[in-house]
Amino acid sequence: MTSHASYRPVPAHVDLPVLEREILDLWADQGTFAASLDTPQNAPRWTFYEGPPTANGTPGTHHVEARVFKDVFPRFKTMQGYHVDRKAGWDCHGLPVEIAVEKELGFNGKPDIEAYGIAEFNAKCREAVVRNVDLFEEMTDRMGYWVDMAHPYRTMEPAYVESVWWALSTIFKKGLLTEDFRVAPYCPRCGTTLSDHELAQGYETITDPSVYVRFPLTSGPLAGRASMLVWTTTPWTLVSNTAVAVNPEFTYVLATDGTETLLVAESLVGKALGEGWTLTGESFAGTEMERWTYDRPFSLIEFPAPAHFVVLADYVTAEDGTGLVHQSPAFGADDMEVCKAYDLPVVNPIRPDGHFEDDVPLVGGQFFKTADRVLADDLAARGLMFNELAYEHSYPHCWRCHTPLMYYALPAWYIRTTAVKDRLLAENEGTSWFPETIKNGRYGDWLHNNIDWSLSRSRYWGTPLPIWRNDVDPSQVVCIESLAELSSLTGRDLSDLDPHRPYIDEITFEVDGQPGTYRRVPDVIDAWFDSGSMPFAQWGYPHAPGSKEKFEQAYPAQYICEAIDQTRGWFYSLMAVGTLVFDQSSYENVVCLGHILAEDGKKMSKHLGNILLPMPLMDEHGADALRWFMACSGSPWAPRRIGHTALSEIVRKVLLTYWNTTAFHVLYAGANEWTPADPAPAFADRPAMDRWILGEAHRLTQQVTDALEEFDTQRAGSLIAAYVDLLSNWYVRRSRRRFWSGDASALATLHETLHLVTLLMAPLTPFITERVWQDLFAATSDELPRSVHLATWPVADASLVDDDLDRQMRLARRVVELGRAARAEAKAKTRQPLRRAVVGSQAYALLSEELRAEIAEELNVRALESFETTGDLVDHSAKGNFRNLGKRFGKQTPVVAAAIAAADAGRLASELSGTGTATVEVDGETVSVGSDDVIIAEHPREGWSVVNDQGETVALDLELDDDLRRAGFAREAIRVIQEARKSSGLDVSDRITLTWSAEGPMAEALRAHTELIADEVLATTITEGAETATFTDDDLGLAFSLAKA
RNA sequence: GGGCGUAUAGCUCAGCUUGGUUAGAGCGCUUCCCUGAUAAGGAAGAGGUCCCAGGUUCAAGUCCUGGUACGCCCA
Repeated sequence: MTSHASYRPVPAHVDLPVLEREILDLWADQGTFAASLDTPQNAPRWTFYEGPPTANGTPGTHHVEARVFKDVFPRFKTMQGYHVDRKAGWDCHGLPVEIAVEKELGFNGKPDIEAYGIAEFNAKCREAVVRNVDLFEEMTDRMGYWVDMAHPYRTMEPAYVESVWWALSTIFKKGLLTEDFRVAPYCPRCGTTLSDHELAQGYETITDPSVYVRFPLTSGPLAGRASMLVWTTTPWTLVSNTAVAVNPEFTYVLATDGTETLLVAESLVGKALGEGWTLTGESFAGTEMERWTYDRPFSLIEFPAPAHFVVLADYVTAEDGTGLVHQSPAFGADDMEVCKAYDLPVVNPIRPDGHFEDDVPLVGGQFFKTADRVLADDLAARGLMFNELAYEHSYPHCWRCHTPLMYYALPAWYIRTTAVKDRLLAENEGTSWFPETIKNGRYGDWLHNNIDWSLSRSRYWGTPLPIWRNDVDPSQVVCIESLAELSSLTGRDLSDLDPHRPYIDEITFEVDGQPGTYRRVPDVIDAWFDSGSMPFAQWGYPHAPGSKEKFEQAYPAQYICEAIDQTRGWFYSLMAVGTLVFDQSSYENVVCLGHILAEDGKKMSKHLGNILLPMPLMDEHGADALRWFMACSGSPWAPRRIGHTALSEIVRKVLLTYWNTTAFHVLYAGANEWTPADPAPAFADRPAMDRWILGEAHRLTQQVTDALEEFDTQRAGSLIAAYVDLLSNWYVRRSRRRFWSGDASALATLHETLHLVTLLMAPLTPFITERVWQDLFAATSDELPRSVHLATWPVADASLVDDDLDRQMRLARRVVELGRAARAEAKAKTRQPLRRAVVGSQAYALLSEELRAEIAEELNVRALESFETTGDLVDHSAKGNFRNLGKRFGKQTPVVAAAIAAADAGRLASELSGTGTATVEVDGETVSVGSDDVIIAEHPREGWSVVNDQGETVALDLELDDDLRRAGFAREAIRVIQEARKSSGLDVSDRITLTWSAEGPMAEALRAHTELIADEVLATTITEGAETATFTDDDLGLAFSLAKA
């Protein structure tokens, strides 16, 4: 049953933030979000994965960006009838959390943590995570991001951890989880290695001492009479110098300054030595130098085996330095490889905390970076320093604590992602990236350069590596996949064990028939593996009851979205884990956003004081405005600046224009007691204006749908904004009189139009559209859903889209634009009616009678005519249409165009309008041209106000007679009376009585047009001769008073 | 050092895929107009070496090559 209820009142003025709070309450009361998930059993699924924010620190405006996109498309797809699960998630583990807690407790490194107690420390980490989640939830709710925060996945939950274990054990069984001793970037403060993608985030430009050091040769042909010149930017590694590498392909030469002789690579002589050096003429191939011995620069530590000779290595380059490269295998991946090949010892005088062992002379106990200075000074004092320069370069730092990293040899667990590199590339090939360039650019490059995933972390707050090792036979290793498996191995029920350190560390077991006890490898894993596991771990797959079904119907995801910094973060870990475990990437479409910058174009930072926090922004401008900005202002793929100006413009231009159109509609529907249930004329029977605006609404529906299917919110937004502008400032403006009179066609048309627009805007601006839905649609129909977000996405009716009518309407608007310009040019006020406006004959012919009337009324002229009927008033001009001519004439184009311009335009015009073709002379030849090749403009000759532009011309007849003048006065009078009505606080439908007094032409005008005026100002009586005028207009010589009738 | 992106009005940005006549919008500024919904709307004006240099083409903001600046990423 359809009710005949009328609209709820819609105030013209609205406080959007207040409106939004009310809508939030409405959604909470009605359980709207839950209802949107209550789809039919057979509803197709559209899967979205929430990339978990690190629940560390407070949410910033940049968090709103991705969360807008994570909301818009699920809402859109839900309206299209899909079931879209949206499970919130929180990334709980990892170094960021540990660092924050350390800071809070005033700690400075791992010893402090161990003294405090791992159990207590991890409890603090858990607390910190829970605390920060609250702030994110508040922001998420306020911005209208519908995601299930009541049942989030949290990477620290036991079920989640067990899922991650299962994935790791799957990878282990494939032989892809292995331990290796490798040189890896290592943070001495945090006491852990960093993965490649963490490393990527911490490069900083710093200045290091760059030293050129003499290494005196002690064997070979140059023994005792020359030194090798060796360059390094890490003097601290010279303490453990083990060898010097030369490139076997290079030639090395001797150079002298008269006092000493140095050996360097031929191509680097000038760069390394500078002025004043001459070659002795002796040279050596790199291969000849193998195993020459030398005096090492420092004799501070013992070497357990012979060392300190020249080795050969292909990786030595001639770009920097001297072509002779110092080797210290504990501190360089290349060094390690080369030295291993020569069976050289790996000597490491530095403790895991980054300090030299206490018993090392000179630098004992010093931090490795600090030691640079002492060591350089010592080299200089002993005459070994050839040159020292400040060297500015980009050096990796810990991305959290900014400590310079060491490359450090440590045992570590790796996932051999290089073994599945081809699969990753193939999966990426099948993935749609938005923008497309990321796929084979930034991300594709990254995959091509894939290296093994350094997984283990010597830390505390993370998913424990589920590997137990036999303490008697370390080659015996077990990787468990669940607490259940651990229970069966230990023979104890461990199902309630907190699978975190230190509790898990205490679990040991023995295996029958094997000596020794299995103890857990103490590492935790990279938190990126946690987040990359969310497609299955969010359901506790495969252990939790029901998780298999949930997982299988939601893998892979159709859609994920994060900012561009996640290319090497979550986008990678998600694809890598999916491919490693299931041999299939976990997402099909990925939207990759640019970063949000402050209004000054810089990153927001406390330091610069340019931070805009999301909650205050939404309290001031509203969440809809912020959402619109994120989705529709500028390109989401590019970095964008956000500021108050941009947001208030969105409010004024888009949101309030839409709002006011609905308020207008409700006002006159109410005034005329119209309801949507009233019978509406058939579409074909409606005026052109109505058929046009409704047809364009259907065109908009198609275009917005297409744009959103391509994840192009910017295009959707600009289409909607343009339509809303046309609706308000052309359709409603031109149709006002019909609304005043309660015209059923106009009211039905605007109702239907607003219905479409409201649906189309709903995913982008869910609050204001919900308010409108409640007041205009839910209130008037029992058949419609109780929320716009439960409504069905509209399907465009192509049969209502009329291209020809749209072309006419564009032309009409164009003519009006030129007509207004002509009025301004002539200083002829719009209120003064004119006899006629004249347009080009072509334009006139294209316009229907209805549209000519619209134009005449809008321009306040009595008639619209064509130059054809104004006879010899008109001159013509002609010019070539290059776009067409170019296709036909190629190189001859400019000549033909010149010939057209030079021809008699009047003749061309008549030939073209007669036969459709005309001829011009080009280089003595006659060339035939058609209407499309020539642009003809018409110009009136005298006494007219004329504007012509781009081939269109509008002229106004400025001659006035008494009748026109009186009509002008009458309209002036109407205008001031309307203003008086408004300032008296009258309602638009209130009737009035009017008394007036005036003299001369104004009095004549009022007498002549009494009926018109009464009609316009809703006067029941008009009396001449006001004794006590409440309103006077001296310019018009008019005094009047009015009273509510 | 390498990769990617960006560069158009005082500001924020479209346009570049598919070359075409006088390069657009909004904000801001000046003047005027319109208003029976509007916090709105309209017209005109001022404001542009479309980053630079070559090239292709009848024709380049648009395509190609090289460079500069800035940003992000990598080493």
